[in-house]
Formats: sequence, C-alpha cells, structure tokens
Amino acid sequence: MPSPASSRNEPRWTRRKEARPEEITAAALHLFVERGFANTRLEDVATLAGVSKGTVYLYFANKEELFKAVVREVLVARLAQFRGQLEHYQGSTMDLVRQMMRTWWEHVGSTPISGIPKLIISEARNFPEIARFYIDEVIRPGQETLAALIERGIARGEFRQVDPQLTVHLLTAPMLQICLWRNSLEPFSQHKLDPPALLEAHLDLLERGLAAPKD
Amino acid sequence: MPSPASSRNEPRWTRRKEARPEEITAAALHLFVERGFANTRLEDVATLAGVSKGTVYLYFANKEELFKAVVREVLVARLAQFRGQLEHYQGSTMDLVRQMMRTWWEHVGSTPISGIPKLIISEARNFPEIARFYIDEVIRPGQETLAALIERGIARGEFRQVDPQLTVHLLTAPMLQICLWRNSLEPFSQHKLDPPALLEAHLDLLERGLAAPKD
Amino acid sequence: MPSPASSRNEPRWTRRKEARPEEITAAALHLFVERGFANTRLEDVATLAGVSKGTVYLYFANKEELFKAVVREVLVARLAQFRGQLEHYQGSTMDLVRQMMRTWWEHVGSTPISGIPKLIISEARNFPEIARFYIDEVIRPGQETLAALIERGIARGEFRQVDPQLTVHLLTAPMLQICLWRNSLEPFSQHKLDPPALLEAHLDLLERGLAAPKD
Amino acid sequence: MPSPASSRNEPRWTRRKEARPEEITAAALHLFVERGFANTRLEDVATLAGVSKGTVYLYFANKEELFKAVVREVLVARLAQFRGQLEHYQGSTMDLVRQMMRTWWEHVGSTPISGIPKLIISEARNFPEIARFYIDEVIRPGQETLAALIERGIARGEFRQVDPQLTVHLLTAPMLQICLWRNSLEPFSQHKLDPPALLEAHLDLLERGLAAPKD
DNA sequence: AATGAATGAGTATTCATTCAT
DNA sequence: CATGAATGAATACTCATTCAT
Repeated sequence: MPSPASSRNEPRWTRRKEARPEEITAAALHLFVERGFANTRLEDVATLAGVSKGTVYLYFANKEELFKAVVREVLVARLAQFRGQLEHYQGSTMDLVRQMMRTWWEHVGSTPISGIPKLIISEARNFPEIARFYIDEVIRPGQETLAALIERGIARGEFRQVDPQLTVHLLTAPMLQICLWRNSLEPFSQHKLDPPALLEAHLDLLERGLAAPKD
Repeated sequence: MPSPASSRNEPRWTRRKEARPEEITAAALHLFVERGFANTRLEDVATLAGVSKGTVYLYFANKEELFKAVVREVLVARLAQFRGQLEHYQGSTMDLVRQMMRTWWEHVGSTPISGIPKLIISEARNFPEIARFYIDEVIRPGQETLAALIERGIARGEFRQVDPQLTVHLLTAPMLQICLWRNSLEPFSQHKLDPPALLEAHLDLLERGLAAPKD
Repeated sequence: MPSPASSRNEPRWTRRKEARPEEITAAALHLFVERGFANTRLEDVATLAGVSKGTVYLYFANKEELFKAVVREVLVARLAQFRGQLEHYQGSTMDLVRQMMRTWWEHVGSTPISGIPKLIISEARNFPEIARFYIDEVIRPGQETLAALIERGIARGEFRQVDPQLTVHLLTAPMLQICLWRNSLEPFSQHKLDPPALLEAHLDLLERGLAAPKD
Repeated sequence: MPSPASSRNEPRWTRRKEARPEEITAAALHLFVERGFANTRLEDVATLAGVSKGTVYLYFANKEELFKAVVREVLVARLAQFRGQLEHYQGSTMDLVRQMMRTWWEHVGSTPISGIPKLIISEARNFPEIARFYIDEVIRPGQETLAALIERGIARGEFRQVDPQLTVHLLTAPMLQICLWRNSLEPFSQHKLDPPALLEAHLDLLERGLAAPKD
C-alpha cells in the first residue's frame, strides 16, 4: 500500500500542480482495485494522494469521472507503449508469442496496471461506457493482434490448423488469471503464485500444443 | 434475468415457506453478480425474491451474512455433487480431464453459479472470511484434485514431466475466463463466446501440450 | 414558530401515516418562508414535522419536489375553496370587491398561506416550473376574475371608465404588501401593520377612486 | 444581464482600480436579485465583475458583508439623491405626489435598484441587520416623508381626512408590486406590465380617492 | 493588488436495519 | 411469520474562505 504522496509539513505550493491529476488517479487506481468502486471513499483517495477532498473535485467532476479517468489514463498511456513492441518482428511466431508474453509481464502484469482487469470485470455492469471502451480499445484490438499472430504461425507452417479466435482466448487466459489472483485472492492464500514460471509453463504448453505435425 | 419468484396475485399458501431462503439467495446471487455487492439494494433482492424487505432479515442477519450465505450455499450445494464425479475413474487421464471439464460446464459454467467467481474476485478484499472460505473449500481442494490428476497422468506415462502445480493453473484458466466473460463484459460485446468450443479447443491444446514424448 | 408535531416519547406508530405528508409540507412551508429555500435544512423540516430525516424522503423525492409539493398543496387546496365564494353574486360590484377582500384576509392573508407569495417571489428564478404554475394557476385566473369584476362595475355604470387590467394591479397591490410585510420585515419593525384597517382604507380609496361621475 | 466588466483581452491598465468595488457590487446586485443570496456563488460574482475569486475578498470580508455592502451602497448612494427632490416644493400636494412617483420610476423603478426590495424581502430573516437598516434608512424615513405629504394635503384642504399612516401603504404598494414583478415573475409571464401606465392609473385613483369633498 | 489552487465545513441523499403491527 | 414505515449513519458533493505566489 502506497503512503500518502506528500507529508503534511511540506508546503502545498511546492507540489507541481500538473502532477496532481496523476497522483490522484494513481491513488484511486490503488483503492478502487483494493476495495472496489463503491467501497472507496473519495476522501480516502484524497488522503492517499496527499490532497484534500475538495481538490479531487478540482480535477474530476465526480466519482464516476474519476473512475473513467483512472481507466482511460492507465490504459491509454500504456497501450501505445505496448503496441510498438510487436511490430517489425522477423523471427519465428512462437518467439514472437514468447516475447509478447514477457513484455506483458514486464509492463502490465507486474505493475499496478494489472489491477485494471479486476476493476473492469467488477464494475462493467455499472459503467457500460467503460465496458465498451475497454472492449473497443483493449480487448478487440488485442484479440485481433493475437489472432493475426496465430494466423501468421499457421500460414508459415509453424502452427497446426487451429481456430485463431478460440486460440487467442487460450493464449490470454493465464494472463488474466495472474492479474486477478494478484489483485484479489493472493493476500488470503498461502499459495504464492510464481507468474513468470507460470507464463513459461504456459509457453511450453502452447509450443507443443500448437506445433504443426512433424511431417 | 429471473422474474419475481411469485406473482402478487398468486395465493400466498401456494408458496412453500421452506423455499424462502433459497428464493432469496437465488435473487441475491443474481443481483450481486449483476451489480456488485455494494450496489445491490436489499430491497431489490427482496422484490426479486417476491418478499418484503423485512423478510430478508428473518433469514439473514444482515447484508454481509446474506452475501456469505449466497456463496456458501451455492458452492457447498454443488461441491459435493461435483466431487464424486471424478473418483474411481479407470480410463486414461486425458479422458478424465475431458470429462471433468464437461461436467464443469454442465453444472457450473452454464449455470448462474458461474457468477460466483466474479463475485469472489470483486469482493474478496471486503470479505476476507469469504475469500478464505473460497480458497479453502474450492480453490485448494480443486487444485489438489487436479494436481493429483496431473500426477496420475505423469505417473502413468501419459503426460510429460510438467510441474503439476503450474499446470493446474493452465488447466483452469480458460474456465475462469468463461465465467468472467459471461458475467461481466459479454453484454457489451458483439463477440459471442462459444464456451463448449473453447473448452474443446482447450482440451485439444492440453492433449498435445501435455503428451509424453513418443519414445 | 410551531413546536415539533409529536414528542419523542410518543410511540411512532400512533401517528396516522396518512397525515405525514401534510405535517411535513406544513413544517416545510413554515421554514421555507422563514429562512428561504436554500437556507432550510431538510433535517430541520423533519424535526419540526416530528419525523426523522429519512421519512421526508419517503414522501418527497428530494428538496425541490418538497418545495413544489408545498406550493401546490397549499395553493391547490385553497384555490377551489376560494373560487366559489365570488360566484352567483347579485349585489353591487363594490360590495363584491369588499367581500372578496375580506374573504381573502380570512382564508389567506391571516393564515400561513400568506407566506407563499414571498416564497414564489424569492425562488421564481430557481424554480421556473413553479413560477409558471403560479402564474397560470393563481395570478392569471385571479387577474381575469378581478378584471371581469371591474368590467362588470363599468358596464353597470358603477365604475368610471378605467383600464381593467391596470386597475386589477391597483386592487391587489396592498394585499401583496400585507403578505410580504407579515412574512419578512414585520419582526424587525416597531411599526405593526393593521391589515384589516389597511384593507378598509384601501376599499375606501377604491370606492371613491373608481366611482363613476355623478352625472 | 451585464456582461463581464472587462474582456480578458483588454489591457489590464485600462481598468481603473478604484472602480473595482463598484464593479463587484454591481455584479453582486445583479446575481443576488436573479438567484437569491444563497444560490449566488461568489465565483460567479467575481467572473461577472471581471475579477478573480480572491479579489472579492480584497474588498469585502465575506459573502454577508458583500451582501450588506450591495444593499447599503446602492441605497445610500441613491437615497440622498432622492431626498432633495421633494423639498422646497410649492405646488399642490397631488402634483408633489405625482412628481415623487415619476422621480421614483426614473431613478429606482426602472433601474437595477428595483431589485433591492426583492432581495430585502427574501433575505430579511437571514440578515436582521440589513432588515433593520432598510427599515430605519428607507422604509421609515420614506413613510414619514410620505405621511407628512398626506398631512400637508389634508391640512391644505386638498385631501379628505384619511389616516396618513395607512394611506402611505396604499401609496407605495403599486411601486413595490412593480419592483417585484419586474424582478421575479415577469420573465415567466406573457403579460408584460407597463409600469408608467400603472403609475398613472394609480395617481388617477389616488387623486379621486383622496380628494376632499367638493363642499 | 491580484490570482487561483487548495481546503474542509456543511448538506442532500441513500439505504441497511429495526420493530410495531 | 411477514410487512413496510421509520430511522439515522454514512458519503458524495458544493462552495465560502484562505494564502502562497
């Protein structure tokens, strides 16, 4: 759990006002993931961000807008960053999958962003706009990219003739599971998940499971 | 979406009083999954169950207890039913996995119980007791059962030398994904998931991905 | 200032629930007139009505609706009662005016309803709906009735040829002044207004001022 | 509706600093009359006055003081101006009344000052100090002046033997009605009041209604 | 003098919970 | 057993006020 962004003794005007919104959304992401949207009091978000209740309303019209801003900011910011990573790749498709999954772990799975899926899943019904945004901006593009990857593998004779759509789900399911485990049940479990190991095991399974027949 | 358990015009005596708690938990499961715990008003649960607000308190001490009851009742009821299915099995391990997954779809994945994981994931932090209960009663036993299954496969030379713990996660991840998709984002997506097909593709991948080397 | 409608020791269920809305609107009228809409806390309305904060929301969706209900109830209830009084009158027009004004004092001017004009005038801009309602249901009908009265007087040769529209304003102005004085400045003034005497002086002035030339 | 006192593009030094308080009270008068005291945000006053929120506090200790300043400044400024008009008058009393009323329309009724009565009436209970100030500085002196006028008319045999106190109310009521109509309900009504015509009709009524018997 | 970012007291509103019937 | 009117704690949100610049 992060500590308040600034001590009370620090003069408030030394803080860069441009940084405020980010500090607030970071605090909000943390608390929304931890307690859920409805159970997060804006005052707690403010305290965690090191500001007062009123300041949150200086930057976000209301709690819902803060929620949307959290999701948008975190996702949009990282989405671009994530996309470029897979372009212009030359090697084997399996290597590409492997690299994709490691990049994901580095930039998403191991960061606070991994809390977003839990948030979306929990609040989708109450935030249809967010749900559609997430489907349109994250899930569908991601699935298309991965489906293209599978197709590339099939076309190059590396993978057997699988259904690309379905295979995409099989590709991503363990990553989702990692996100959710880390952000909800893990604190109550003795069993500590080792995500990198799981991803390697997953890659292993995929490599063998997707391999085209030898002859 | 279930309709109220009884019409107001229906004579009262046709309602079996013993059925009340189940009608209430069923309504509660539906609404908790749809709106989340905090956003579900007890009055709506009552209305959906066809009883008055006060009646809910006749059977459940408070909202939290209702929540726990929903989870416990739904799970405990089905867990026993689910367990026996895998014992005393003679055939190949892969057939066992195949049967397990189909049974799951029939008794869990395609039923309202599939909403439970979303509920647990969303509310775990606010209901440590439920989180631990779910881990102890569902996740750990399930994982142990499945790990034993993997080990059986390895011991019988059917599977290659995989890490049973990790493989269990790979086994279950697509099932979790199905549950969550169906109960949160699906209503907002054009893309309709075909869970049985996905499970078959998953079994296919597992069969090849776990197969012991030919020689 | 009225005291709370019921003592805390009185069992709450002895109160007739049908009376609640009226008790609440009565309390609200009193406080809205005294403090203005914005300065009246719903909790104070509740206390004065002898109920709790939540109960107000049982009967009125929100503060604005309570405001509208106060105005509508008080006005609509008395409007019908007031109308019949002037129909089927046979005598001289001036007698009719005289009777009208005395009826008004008895049923409006001397009662809490006299607070309504202050309320409307103060909040018209913030409640356009109320403003229009008041104009349509009170002011215009009232003006039309009175204009017809003036015209009757002119037609019967009792009044000189005045402009009926303008004269209506002259007829009503002192009544408005009474309402406003009683409900805003009077408490701070040494000068105690004697409304009946003022109305008589007004009638006197009207009688002479409107009289048709002798020949 | 006044536009901001200065455009943002206008060079700052063209603004006379000494004019600030007046610009602010003018903006405040406008908004207080339009929305009421509680519903007027100081930020809007500042914006309308073309200054920043903080600047308002440079000149007025708080919102209440601003309110009092608005009332005092507007009234005090005009009261002196208004008083001299009636002194040293030689003609008939009715002419004096006539002149007084026309002067009033010119300097008060047709100007933003006409919004003051609505303000006072609406906020008297919340601003006893203002209420007393208004009674002491406006109402009582005004009433005394007018009562003296009536008495002059009676003494000179122009008016019949009326009660001067009561007659003052009859004299002023239409003016109050004009102020209130213009500043609260008029925007919502089809009926456009013609104040000068109303005042003339009023004067007409008064002339005949107050006239001493011919013999 | 002027600014506007920041604060936090004050209120409307919701809804879990109670309890007399 | 069942009801639903009543309660009041909890929280989102507003806006007067402050103060470092």
